[in-house]
Amino acid sequence: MASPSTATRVSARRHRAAPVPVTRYDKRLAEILTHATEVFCKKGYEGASMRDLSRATGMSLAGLYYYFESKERLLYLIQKHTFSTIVDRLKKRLEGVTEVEERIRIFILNHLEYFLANQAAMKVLSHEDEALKNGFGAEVAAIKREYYRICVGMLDELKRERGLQFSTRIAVLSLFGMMNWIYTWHNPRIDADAAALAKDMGDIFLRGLMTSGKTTKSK
Amino acid sequence: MASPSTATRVSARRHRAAPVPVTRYDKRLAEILTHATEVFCKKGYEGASMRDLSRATGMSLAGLYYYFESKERLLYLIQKHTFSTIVDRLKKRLEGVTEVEERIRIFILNHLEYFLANQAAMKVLSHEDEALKNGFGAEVAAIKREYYRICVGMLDELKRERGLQFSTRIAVLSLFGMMNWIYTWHNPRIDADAAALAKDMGDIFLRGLMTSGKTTKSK
DNA sequence: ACTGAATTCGAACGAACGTTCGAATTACTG
DNA sequence: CAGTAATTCGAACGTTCGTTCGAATTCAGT
Repeated sequence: MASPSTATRVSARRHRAAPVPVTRYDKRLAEILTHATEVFCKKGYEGASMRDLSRATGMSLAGLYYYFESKERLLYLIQKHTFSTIVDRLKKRLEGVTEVEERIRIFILNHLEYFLANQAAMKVLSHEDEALKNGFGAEVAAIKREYYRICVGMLDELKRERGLQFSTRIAVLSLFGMMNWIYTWHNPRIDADAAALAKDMGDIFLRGLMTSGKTTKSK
Repeated sequence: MASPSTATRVSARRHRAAPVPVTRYDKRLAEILTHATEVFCKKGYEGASMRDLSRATGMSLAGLYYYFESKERLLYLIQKHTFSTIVDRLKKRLEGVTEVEERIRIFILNHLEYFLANQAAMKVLSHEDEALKNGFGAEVAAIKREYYRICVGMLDELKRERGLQFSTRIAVLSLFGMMNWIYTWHNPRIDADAAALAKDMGDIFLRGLMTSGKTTKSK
C-alpha cells in the first residue's frame, strides 16, 4: 500500500527530543513546504495554483498529492509548523527570565527575528489568516490564542507591578499590529535588522505604556 | 451605442463642489461597489468570483460588465474611492490646526474613525494591497504614498520641535501597523469606539516617542 | 540481481473561472 | 405614444482550477 498523504505522521513520534529519524519522506515534504510557502507568499493562497506549486517544486502535479491530500491541508501544514516553531522558540528564550520588562523585550525580539528570518512563512501566516475553513483553522487558531495569552500575561504583570492603567487587550493588539505589519514594508536592503527594530518598537511601546499611569510618580 | 464600462466618467466633472448630478448610472455603480466591497472583504479578492458578486448585487453576471470592464478594475475603483475619501477627509480636518501633537491626534482619529465606519472597504484596501497589477496598482500606490508622506511630515516636525531622536520611517510604519491591524481583531460588540481607540493608541504612540530622547532609563 | 514497497508521473475528470455578445428589456425624451 | 438610448440578461466561449487514478519508475533490503 502507498499514499500516506495525511502528513500527520511526520516520522512517527515527536515528543522528547529523540534523534528524529528524518526519513526521505520528511525531507521531501519539508522541501515542498518551503517552496510552497514562497509561492503562497508571492501570489497569495487563493491566487496560487497547484500548477504553480508543481512548477516551483519541480514535482508533477499528481506527485504533490502523495504528500498532502489537499491544497488547504498544505496551507494548514505551513501555518501549523511556522506558528509552533515561533512559540517553542519563545518559551525556550523566556526560561529563567523573571524581570517583566526584559520578558516583554524578549517577546518582541523573538517575534521580529523569526519574522524577518522567515518572511515568506510569516507573511503567509499573517495574511492568510482566515483562509482555512472551520476544521483546519481551529487548530491554528488555538496556537495563536496561546501565543496571544502569553503576551497578555506579561502586560498584566507589568501593569500590576508598576501600578499602570491601560487596556491590556488594546495594548497587546497594538503591539501585534506594529510587529506584524512589517511584512508589508520591510526591505532588508534599507531597513535595520531585527535587533534594532525590536529596540525601536520596544521603546515606543514600553515607554508609551509606562507613562500611562494615573498615579503620579512617587519617588 | 452603449457600454461605457470605463467607469472613469462618474458623471463627468468632479472639481469644484458642483451639484453633482448623481445619475442613475452613478447610483447603481455605487451600489455595486458597496456590495462588491462586502464580498471582497468576506472572501478576498482572488477568492471572490464574479458569480459571487452577481449573487450579492442581484444583477446578472453579464450585467455587471456594463459598469466595469474587468474584475481587477472593480477592485481598483473600490480602492481608489476609499483611499481618496480618507485623504480628503484628513485634509479637511487638518485645516487651521497648527499644533503638531494635535495634528497627529487628528490623523489617528481620522484614520480609525473611517476604518471602523467602513471596515469592509478598509480591509479590502489593507488586505488586497498587492492584488492590483502594474497598471492599476500604480495609481492607488501614489495616493498611499501621499498619505504616508503627510504622516512623515508631522513626525519630522514633532521631532524637530521637541528635539527628539527616533527613526521617522519606523515610527510611521509602526503607527500604521497599530492602526491597520485593527481589521483583524476589532469587534464592535466588545471593543471601544474609534475615539477611545484613537486616544489609547495615540497615548501609547506619542508618549512612546516623546520619551525617546537620548536619556538612558532611570532606574 | 530480485522483489515488494515507496515514490512519481501523464493524462484526464468535472467544476468553476473571467469574459463576451447579441438579443431582450427598461427608462427617457419629444 | 413612438422611437432612441440606456440598461440588463441568458447562454455560451475558452481556460484554468483542484483532484484522481492506474501505470511507470525508483528505492531499500536481501
